[in-house]
Amino acid sequence: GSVSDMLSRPKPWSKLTQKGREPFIRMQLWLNGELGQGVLPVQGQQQGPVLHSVTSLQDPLQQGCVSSESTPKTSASCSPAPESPMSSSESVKSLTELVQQPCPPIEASKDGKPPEPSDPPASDSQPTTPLPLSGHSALSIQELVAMSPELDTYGITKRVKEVLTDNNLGQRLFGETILGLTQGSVSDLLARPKPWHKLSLKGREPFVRMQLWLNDPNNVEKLMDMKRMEKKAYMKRRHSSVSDSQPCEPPSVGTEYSQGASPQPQHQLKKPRVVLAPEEKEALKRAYQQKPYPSPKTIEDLATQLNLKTSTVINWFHNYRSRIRRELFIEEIQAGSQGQAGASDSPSARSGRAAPSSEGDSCDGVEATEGPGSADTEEPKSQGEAEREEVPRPAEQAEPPPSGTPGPDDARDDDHEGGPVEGPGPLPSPATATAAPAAPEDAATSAAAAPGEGPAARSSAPPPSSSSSSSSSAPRRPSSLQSLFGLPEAAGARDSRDNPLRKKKAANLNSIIHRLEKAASREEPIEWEF
DNA sequence: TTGCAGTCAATATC
DNA sequence: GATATTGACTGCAA
Repeated sequence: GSVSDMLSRPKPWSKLTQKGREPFIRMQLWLNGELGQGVLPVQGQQQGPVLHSVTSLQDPLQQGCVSSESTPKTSASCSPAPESPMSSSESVKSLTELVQQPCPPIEASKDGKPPEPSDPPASDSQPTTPLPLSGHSALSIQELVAMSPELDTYGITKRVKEVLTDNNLGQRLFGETILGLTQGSVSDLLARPKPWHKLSLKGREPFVRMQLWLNDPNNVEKLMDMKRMEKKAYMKRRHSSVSDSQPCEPPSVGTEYSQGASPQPQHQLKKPRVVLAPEEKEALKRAYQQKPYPSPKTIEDLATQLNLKTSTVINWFHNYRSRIRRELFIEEIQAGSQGQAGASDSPSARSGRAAPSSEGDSCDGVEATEGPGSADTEEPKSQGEAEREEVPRPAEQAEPPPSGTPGPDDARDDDHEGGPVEGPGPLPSPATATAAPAAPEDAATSAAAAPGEGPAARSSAPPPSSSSSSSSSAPRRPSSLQSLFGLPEAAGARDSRDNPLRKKKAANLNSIIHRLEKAASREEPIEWEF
């Protein structure tokens, strides 16, 4: 049905979301590959926004060795990775060829005069244009991601941040150009990278891109060029718009699109962003502390009490849980290796999951709710942590396939008597459980391993994804890939799990797990003390 | 249905 | 102006 719809009523490129473009890119690839028609017909593939991401890919891709994509072609120069899987190589090849074109003028699009929507027919497009790079890369990148050995997400982001700041390059530019993500996402990603093993394939993509970019010797220059070009385009636009007397409208997008639906009215359709008041957040946090997984009824109650939409409350809980979880990851990383960046990700690293602290706040911020925090924080930031620690994180336990309906449910609010909000006033922080381990296994592992620390201990943990203890047993010819990704660092620095703090946290974690388990079996008042 | 991962994009903050 | 935060959305899996 989708296909039919797509074939009969294709939307113009510019109207498609990244995801929506994928099918077209695939079709194009299919056409190119199988039929050998290299027409780029996909409706104006180079529409405005896209370009960004598009280009982005290009860069890295074009690099000879940097990306696997190039591998097939440039094998000579780079590490043609013996691995280059044939399969992909083919498509990749065509992709690269397409991509290879001289850097497409992103600016063009940016200039505001985006190539017309669906049009620039193939002819011209052929070579000149930026193909669905985004898609392209997306495809090949996916292959890369799939084959990629474990990467040190923390280390990568750290380096990226360094490079960006050192060269005065912005997140927006980097994100749009290299990662195909928006500024906010980039910021989030750089600030709170999740460990590799916790990422889905999709989630790993940005890290692979970053790694490729880091490996690209010309990465900075390219970005700088982009920056310059953007500036130029901006100035141009500015001038023209000024002269046109056109009150500047959102530059590119939308304009020529009138064809489709309503061009402007959209603004009005936008619904205002909901901004929760501090008190509301507090109330929600309190409710969360009591029941991280509130029942629908509780949610309703909360919504009415706070005068919010239930969907808002639901979203808040989702976001909060997920953000807290993420906080945990970084905490773990940082705590575990204060300087030894990188340690984190490796599966082994996760053992570190010991840091039950965290959270809380990142999510909503720093506002420290009271928070007698936990005692275990010895770190300076403890203050913040303290607060975080109070956040119960049953979620974690449930995290992975919470076997059954695990964790959450236990914590779940079945009965939720006494509305959430009214809960224990400013919840003196039940000191609740802090962040529990992300995954049972993790927990277990970490619990077990962390204390022990030694590699041995780590190995014992049969982490799901641990598949590759990075270096050594990377499943798929890591060797070449390693060179491809510059793996050294990737796997690099980890170690030091013998950090006293870590131990402490690990112990703490054990205790938490134990209590949670207990609580799960029998209704136990939520009164934690860690 | 529910929870989550990954993102976007509007705001806030720096 | 750049970066950080965060409510909402999409897609997927169980």
